[in-house]
Amino acid sequence: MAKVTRDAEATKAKIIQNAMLLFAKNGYEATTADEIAKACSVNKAMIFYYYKNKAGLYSAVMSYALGAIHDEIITTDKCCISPLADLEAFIKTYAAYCDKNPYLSALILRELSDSGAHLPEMMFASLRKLFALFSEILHEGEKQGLFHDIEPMIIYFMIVGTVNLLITTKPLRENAAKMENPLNTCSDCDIDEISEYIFKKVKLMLEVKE
Amino acid sequence: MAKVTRDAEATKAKIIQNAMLLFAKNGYEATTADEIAKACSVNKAMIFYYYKNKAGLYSAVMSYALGAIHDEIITTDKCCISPLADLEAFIKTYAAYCDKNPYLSALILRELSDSGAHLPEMMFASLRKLFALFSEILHEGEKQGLFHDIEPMIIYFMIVGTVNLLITTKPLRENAAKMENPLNTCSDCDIDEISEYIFKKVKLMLEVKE
Amino acid sequence: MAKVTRDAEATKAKIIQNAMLLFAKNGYEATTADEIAKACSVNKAMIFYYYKNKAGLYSAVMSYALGAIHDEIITTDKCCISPLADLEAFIKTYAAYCDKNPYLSALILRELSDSGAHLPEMMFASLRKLFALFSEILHEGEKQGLFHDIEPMIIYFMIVGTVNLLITTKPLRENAAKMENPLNTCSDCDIDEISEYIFKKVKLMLEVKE
Amino acid sequence: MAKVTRDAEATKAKIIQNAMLLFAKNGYEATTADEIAKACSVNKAMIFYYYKNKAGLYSAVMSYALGAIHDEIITTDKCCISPLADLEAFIKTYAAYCDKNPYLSALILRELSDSGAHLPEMMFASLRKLFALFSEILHEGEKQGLFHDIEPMIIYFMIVGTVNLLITTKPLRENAAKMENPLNTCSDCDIDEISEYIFKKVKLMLEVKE
DNA sequence: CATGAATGAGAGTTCATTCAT
DNA sequence: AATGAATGAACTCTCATTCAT
Repeated sequence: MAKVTRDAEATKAKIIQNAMLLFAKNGYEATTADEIAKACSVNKAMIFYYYKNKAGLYSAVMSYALGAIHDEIITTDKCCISPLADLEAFIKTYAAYCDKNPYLSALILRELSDSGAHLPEMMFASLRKLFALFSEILHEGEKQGLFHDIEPMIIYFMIVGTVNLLITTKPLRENAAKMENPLNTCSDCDIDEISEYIFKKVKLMLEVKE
Repeated sequence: MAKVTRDAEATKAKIIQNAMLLFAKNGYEATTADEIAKACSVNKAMIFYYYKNKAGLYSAVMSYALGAIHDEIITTDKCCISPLADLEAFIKTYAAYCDKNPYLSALILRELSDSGAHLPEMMFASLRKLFALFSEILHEGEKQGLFHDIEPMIIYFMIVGTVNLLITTKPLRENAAKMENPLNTCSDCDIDEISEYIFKKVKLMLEVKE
Repeated sequence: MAKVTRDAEATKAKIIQNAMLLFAKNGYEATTADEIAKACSVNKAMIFYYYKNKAGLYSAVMSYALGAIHDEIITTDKCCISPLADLEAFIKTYAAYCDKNPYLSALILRELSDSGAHLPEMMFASLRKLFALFSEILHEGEKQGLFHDIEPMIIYFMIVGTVNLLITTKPLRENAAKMENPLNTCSDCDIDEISEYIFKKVKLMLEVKE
Repeated sequence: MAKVTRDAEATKAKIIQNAMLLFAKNGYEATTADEIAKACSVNKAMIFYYYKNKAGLYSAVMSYALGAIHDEIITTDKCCISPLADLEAFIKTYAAYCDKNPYLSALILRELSDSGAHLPEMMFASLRKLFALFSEILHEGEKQGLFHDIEPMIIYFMIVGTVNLLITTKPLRENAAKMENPLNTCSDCDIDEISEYIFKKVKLMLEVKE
């Protein structure tokens, strides 16, 4: 069984990583195979060798990225302590993860504003599982009489949409802060403040007041 | 074939309209000049005749679209009745306008997830003016002791981000509803329900409870 | 007969002048109708109205330019005084004229290096008449026993080719003079020195030494 | 169709050769990438693959062509025998080389009538080296008291300009010979006669008569 | 006579993808 | 597994030319 050459795996991983970065930065169409190949010092043909075509690579990138976030949330969530604690964990884990992987937010937003033109089943399923998890938390809260008047899809977007937008617009907001007559664009809010703030507000929205 | 109009304004308008639609549907890079030209039965060269290049056209489209929404909100807002009424008007006008012009949400989201890579001062200024208006409403409410703990940028995204996402993901959510084990994706919520719901929730987030 | 509007003539003349300049500077292909129109503040369609097409304009430009030089030489030449005086007059008039109309040299050289791809009969005839005149001078000198061993075509190019090249390369030679280790490129020779020098040398080439 | 070679050097060479020919025949602007590609049975994209863009190809063509002539003259010149012999060698080698490579004269003339608008240091340097060589011969002749009243730039153009013009106008002169009332345009002078004649005349121009 | 709108045919360039080695 | 050469189908943009007014 001798020396296993894991070059193949290494190459595939390099491609995924660099492609993810570039897709996030420039979008699907504006990212070229040449560019990706150069970024990872890999021959362009390898991209097609491993991922068949550009769409295949994109799909691999997305399912990698989304798979990761789903796992992170599942494992981090101290599931089932209480709906409120679960909610808090969801928000904070999601925010922290996106903040650490800043390409992710751009990828997700872009995909959603495309109505998933590029995205294949698998990735759609990932997005769906995440929402299912969230939905479950809200329904459990409602069942326990803690939350009321929930509309999971809307609440979900109020959370993840906002987090994603705050992350992708960070440079934009920082520039805006440097202009004259600056508005307060929360340009130096850090991610913990943001997720804390969002959690607090969502709690107000949902909790039954006695 | 393709009757010749020889009316500059009409031609320019046709180009803008069709380009807007296509840019919204497919994004900047994936939209081709040929496609736009065919969509408006105009010679491709006219695009360059009037807008110099693709970026120029995009820029014209964006400033048209954003200019329109800003005007709509300014004129519709029954400004200054009360912060709460203003807030309600803002949310509902914004949502209704985006719903009637469905390309708009996609354009805005895409631009935001790009950090405005594609474009220019004018359009940035438009986005900014809209936020400034919103920000002013919240501050006024705070001054009057009605609202508390406001972070305008975050609240703003919770509203417009959510509206935009719900609009762009409508087809996606409808498809999801047809699957087995469907989740409730609010797939047949209409825009008035949505904006009413958002308003109600935002009110809960902001209002000082006595 | 009232006020005669000579606008037509004025417009045509403006077009010729500006076209000549641009053709000389950039060559036939690299000069566009738009450019010419803008340069003379005339509507682009007028170019085609008056000259039918680009080739027609070029042809008009060339026959204007070459017609002028031919006339200039004919009328200036104190014809038939003596072959040597005629030769001197030819060289100096040609050089002075090209120097005053700097576009001309470029036009001629370009046309010659194209083997007259663009040039129509008329202009070919003009070039030919000029050469015929020159040829006649040499033959007359030979008949009178003043010149020997003449090969008119070669001598002709030694004169007009050299003058034209010195004129068109002036900027090039001036730049070369500013480099380190400059060569003497005759970069500040004026046209009178040049034509005097050429005449002197041609005389040495042709005159029968007693 | 068009057998695939997959030999980079061969492909690059084919492109250069055919491009040289076409640039010489039609000029820079009038030569299209399609035309070049077809001429060498190579995919059009290869031009850009190897030479980045049209200007890059042109530049490569010129430096190839000029490099070659310079080398030819350097190696052929039985340098330093005597200024007169060197001069003769220069003229004859130059003429013979241009005659064998007929595209070269057109390229050079065109470039000179453009004042080198199209191109770059490297090629400019090549032209310059050739002139430097020539200049050196004349100065050496002057130092040895053999030549007098030299103006190298002018003499240089009298030689190379004339040779180039005679070569490029060959078809033109042949046509002229077929007309009625033909002039003697040296239309069947061969290159050896021409260079011999030029050498003889230049000698008369330069030599100190005892 | 003059204008600006409109057109169609390309030109240069890019890019995903495949092939031969 | 990996490379660099090769391809073909676009794509953006330009330009001579014509048409309607």
